[in-house]
Amino acid sequence: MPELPDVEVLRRFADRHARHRLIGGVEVLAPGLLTGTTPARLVRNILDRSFGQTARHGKHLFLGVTDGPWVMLHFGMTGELALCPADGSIPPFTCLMWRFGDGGALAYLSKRKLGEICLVDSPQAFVNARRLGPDALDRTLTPRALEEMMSNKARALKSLLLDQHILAGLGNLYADELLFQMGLHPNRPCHRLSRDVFPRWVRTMRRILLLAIAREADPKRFPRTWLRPFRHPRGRCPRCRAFLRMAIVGGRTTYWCPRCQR
DNA sequence: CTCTTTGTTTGTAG
DNA sequence: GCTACAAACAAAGA
Repeated sequence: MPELPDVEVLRRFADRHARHRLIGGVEVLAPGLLTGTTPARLVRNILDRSFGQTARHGKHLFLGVTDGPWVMLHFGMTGELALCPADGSIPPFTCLMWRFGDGGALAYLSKRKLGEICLVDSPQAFVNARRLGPDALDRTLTPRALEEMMSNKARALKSLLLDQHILAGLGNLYADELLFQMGLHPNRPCHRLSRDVFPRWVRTMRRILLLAIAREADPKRFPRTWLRPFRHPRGRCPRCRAFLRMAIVGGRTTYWCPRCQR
C-alpha cells in the first residue's frame, strides 16, 4: 500500500476521523514496532489528549498531540489505518489502537509489521535526524535542485528514485510509473541526463502523484495510459503495445517498455 | 514447499 | 566515498 499517495490518503483519513477527538485509551499490541520509546511512554504521551494536526513527509505520517509530541507512523509494505467498530472488538493485524471517548477507535494495522512508530518533537526534527530528502511534492522542489541531486551520480535512475535520502515519497510502483511517463530507462545512469529532462521531471512527478491522490491511491481508478494497469509479466505498453520487460533493478522488481524508455 | 510482495537497514565486497 | 548485492525483519498469498 503505502507510497506517498497512499500515505497522503491516510493522512487525510486521520484528519477527517481522528483529529480533535479525545483519546480515552491506547493499546499497543505490537511493541516491536516502537523505536526509541516504550509502550508505557507512548501511552502516557497520548492518553487523555487529542491530535490537533497532521503532517506528512514522503512516506512518513505525523500526528501532532495537542501540547505534546508528534507520533510518527511509517507503514512498511502492509500498514494501514482503519476505523474500528464501536463494540470494542479488535480487527485482525492490529498493532496499535487509539480508543476515543465516544466508543469509536482508530487502528494502525500491519500484516507484516515492517513499519515503525515513534515519538518525535516535530516532523522537521525527524526529517533532519533521518536525513530524508525533500518530499516529492514539495512546492520548492525545483528542476535545478533535481539536477544537482543527479550530478556526479553514476548509479541507476531507478535506484536513486527509491532512495529516500535523495527524494522522499516514491516507492517501487511510482518510480516505475515516473520512469515510464518520462520515457527514461530504469538503468540509465543519473549523470547521463540532458538538462531539459528536469523541468519535465518535476511536472510529470507532480501530475502522477496528485492524480493518484485525487483517485484515493486506488490503482483500479488510474488512467489506462499509465504503466500501472499493465505492470505484470504478460503486460504490454499502453502506448506502443510492445511487451513490457521485467528485471531486478535497485533490488526491486522493475517493469519498463523497451521501446518507449531509453 | 517455493517464490513473490507497495519498505528499510545493515553488512560485505569491489 | 560510491555502488551493487544479499540478507534480515515477518507474514500472507499464489
